[in-house]
Amino acid sequence: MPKIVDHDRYRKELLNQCLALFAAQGYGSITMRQIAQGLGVSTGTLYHYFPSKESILEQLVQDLCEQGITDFFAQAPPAERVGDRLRIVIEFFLAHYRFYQQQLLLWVDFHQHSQRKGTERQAFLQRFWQRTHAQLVAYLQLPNPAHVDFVLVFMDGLLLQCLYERGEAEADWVTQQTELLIALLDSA
Amino acid sequence: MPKIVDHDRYRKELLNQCLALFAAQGYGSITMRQIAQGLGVSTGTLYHYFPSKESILEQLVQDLCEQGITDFFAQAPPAERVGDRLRIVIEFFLAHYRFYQQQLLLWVDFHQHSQRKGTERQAFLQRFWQRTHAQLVAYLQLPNPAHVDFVLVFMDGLLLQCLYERGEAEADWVTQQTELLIALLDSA
DNA sequence: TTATTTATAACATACGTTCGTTATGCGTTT
DNA sequence: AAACGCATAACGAACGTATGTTATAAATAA
Repeated sequence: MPKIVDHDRYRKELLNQCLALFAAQGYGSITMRQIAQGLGVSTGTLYHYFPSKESILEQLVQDLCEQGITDFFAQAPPAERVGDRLRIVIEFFLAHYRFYQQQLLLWVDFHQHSQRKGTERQAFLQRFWQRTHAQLVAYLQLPNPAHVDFVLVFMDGLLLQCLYERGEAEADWVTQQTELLIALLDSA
Repeated sequence: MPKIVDHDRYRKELLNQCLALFAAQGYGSITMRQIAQGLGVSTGTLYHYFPSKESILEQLVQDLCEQGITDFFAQAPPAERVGDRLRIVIEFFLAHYRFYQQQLLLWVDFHQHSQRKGTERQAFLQRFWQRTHAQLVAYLQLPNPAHVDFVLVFMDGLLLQCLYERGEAEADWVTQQTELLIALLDSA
């Protein structure tokens, strides 16, 4: 009967590709035609898989929230010393730097979008952060759970600062700052 | 001859009001009609003061960069102890919290906008950060200048985390995190 | 065939921008 | 002083285009 296409699987593939597109242009500035072109399909195909532009954004956010940081814990080795565990987390974070930067930009878009629509609560975004926080608390085993928030704040700030185009010295600067964080938290 | 209106002065007033509008909706999502309505003028008047939508964004960014943090140093009292100076900076930052949050959102928009246009016109943004950094180094007199970057990263991360809707406990959480920062830097 | 995927063109609307017009107030002329 | 001219300020309708979306038909595989 139909073509051999796993509808749901292909939809998720397209979703993942949308992240980079949204992050590069912003939700409001990008057009459906540009999205379709970026995905290598036509607008008709795009609308075959997604009912609207708005739906792409919402599905993408939901997808990222569900995925969460499970792929980190899927391969996170345990470590005895606190500083080592902290380093493992940050190494993983740095290894997926561009991804988290894109995710940050998407959340800014989503924040503005949901604020505009008046649809107040984005329950799963809040749940996402609670879950992330709880999982990191369990893994890191820091003496003070507030330190976990501090690490998350640091990571977000790092992503943001690097948007402001630090140029060639960016990599060195990032390692310098992360070492500083580890040193500060380790001595405390 | 004309009506009694200081053209340049009025334009800057409009610019300042635009910050909140851009931050709430995003540059790509907001329309000139919405901007005009938000400013309480007609679209014709809006175009009398700004040649294009793009120009509003660019003038706004440039204006904010020029202003910089001079209004902080205009009233920043000196303090002997390092922790006190750090506290003064952060108190000022928290007092103007919403403003810096809006500025953050604007910079995200500007980043995407200039990346889209391909033109690397982020020169003054880079200069802005260098200037900010240098001024803060001079004021704070921290033993390690890298700590100043660390403070800036922390502030950006704080702004970002609070976009993700922390709800009622936000204020307490912010003070907790800032106290943590001060404690960590003071003991180092 | 038949059901599903894809592509193209068409549609209604919303967008950024322009235009013609009117209102306003100071300088000039009488 | 009064009347006029003139340049700015303000407005809102109108314009051309681009947008999100839909309709339609070809292509594909069972």
